[in-house]
Amino acid sequence: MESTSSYGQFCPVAMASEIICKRWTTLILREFLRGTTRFNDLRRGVPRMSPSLLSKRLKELVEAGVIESVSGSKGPAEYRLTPAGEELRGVVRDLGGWGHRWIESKVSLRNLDPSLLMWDMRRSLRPEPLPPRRCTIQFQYPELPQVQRNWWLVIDEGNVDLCGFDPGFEVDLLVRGSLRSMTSVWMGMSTVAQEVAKRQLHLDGDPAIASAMQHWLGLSSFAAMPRRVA
Amino acid sequence: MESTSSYGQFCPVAMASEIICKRWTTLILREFLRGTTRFNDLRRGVPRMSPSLLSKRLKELVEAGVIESVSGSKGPAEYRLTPAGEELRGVVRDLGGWGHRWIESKVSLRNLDPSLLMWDMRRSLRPEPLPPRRCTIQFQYPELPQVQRNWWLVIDEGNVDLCGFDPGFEVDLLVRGSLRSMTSVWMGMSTVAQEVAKRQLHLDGDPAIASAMQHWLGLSSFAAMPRRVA
DNA sequence: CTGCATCCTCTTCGATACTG
DNA sequence: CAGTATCGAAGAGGATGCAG
Repeated sequence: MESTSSYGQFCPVAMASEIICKRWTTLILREFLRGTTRFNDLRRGVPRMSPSLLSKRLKELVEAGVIESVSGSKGPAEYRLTPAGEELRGVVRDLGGWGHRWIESKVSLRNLDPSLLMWDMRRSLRPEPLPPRRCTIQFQYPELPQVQRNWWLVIDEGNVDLCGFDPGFEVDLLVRGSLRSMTSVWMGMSTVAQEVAKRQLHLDGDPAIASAMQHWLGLSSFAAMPRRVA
Repeated sequence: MESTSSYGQFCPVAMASEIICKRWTTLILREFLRGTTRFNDLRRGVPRMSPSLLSKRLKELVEAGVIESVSGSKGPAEYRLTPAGEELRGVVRDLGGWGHRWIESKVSLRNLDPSLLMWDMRRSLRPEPLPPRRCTIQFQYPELPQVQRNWWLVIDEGNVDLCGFDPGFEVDLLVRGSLRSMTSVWMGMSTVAQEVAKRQLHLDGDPAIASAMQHWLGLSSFAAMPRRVA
């Protein structure tokens, strides 16, 4: 029977929760709502989730009609939100909005992750405030182990690339500081100017690019929302 | 480390999901949003949840700042939503709204439960369309075992009481039919008139009360929302 | 009765490794 | 690239106990 996994209630909140409110599922939905469609791209968004569990969750979401697997010419290679899944956008957005408003920064900032941050920054970076040429911006987190310490964003013709190794281009701006400071700026809990003033963030390089950083650095989509806690 | 229970992501969706998207938690929140404050009243709303797990979840929600326990100096402890918890109303409502729109009725109606249904009906019944005297309405589900078969709603001076035993008053209206039919009416998937016409529901007694049933029977708060699936 | 705590069993999850 | 397989650990459910 379905008795174990089911709440045994006809209430729509209970029925929806059986589908949505399982471990990892909201994060998978967040990735879909960002436009991710493929298994290993989803994995990049939920790196601590085991692939077997991701596979299982995808099957559950297909079964529930939230996503569908679009069989490429050879095998099921892509997943997409169904109209039902697309209608979860508001729920996931509001859930995140609540978290942004009410979860203390000291709690959120326990979960720092440079690759998630840099990947988010890559996706939301706005090239327009930058000079109309190729720009290379290096981010350095001195406190991190070697392999996570240096990152490069290369903006060229409106495209943004993220590298975890030196791409070899001349660096136009070096942003150096703690991952915590950089994350709090990206989350809208601080600003570039504040962190620079507190000497938590150091900008070296092209002054025009440095002074425009708050503008080309796309922030978290929740950053503009007023927070209610420290 | 907190690695086990945490997603390890600073994203607000992840942070909020750590608190909200655990088994049973959305249903507990639903009960709070309905105004329930005490342990055993919460239990009535989540009868299949073990009391020890409910106790654990309540502690987690207090810790997260979603509820607070108001220890009366003498009386039993009460729990109340904090302002943060109150701001989850939209999330829980929209989650239920999504479930109502997109989960097939054949799935929802697998989870019939007469005590949850009758308790919901008791809470949302509208006394105004009824005669201004004491009214007793009996609901009978012939297919259920004896102990769940008969229920009485007694409306008197604007108060509604639910009994699982015969209160002894003369019955003004007997509503007889399957729990499935009655539930689908309450969920807004059908109407009293439709079920009566299909002979799934039988009304015996005061014709005025019978013909007004669709009006005094408060429906699920989701019933008015258009559904997208069968 | 209310409001849990304990004990035990069973399911789910996470980490790692491996395959077509 | 897109998943399976395996196995120990953590979490959930059920029964029972117990203090106020």
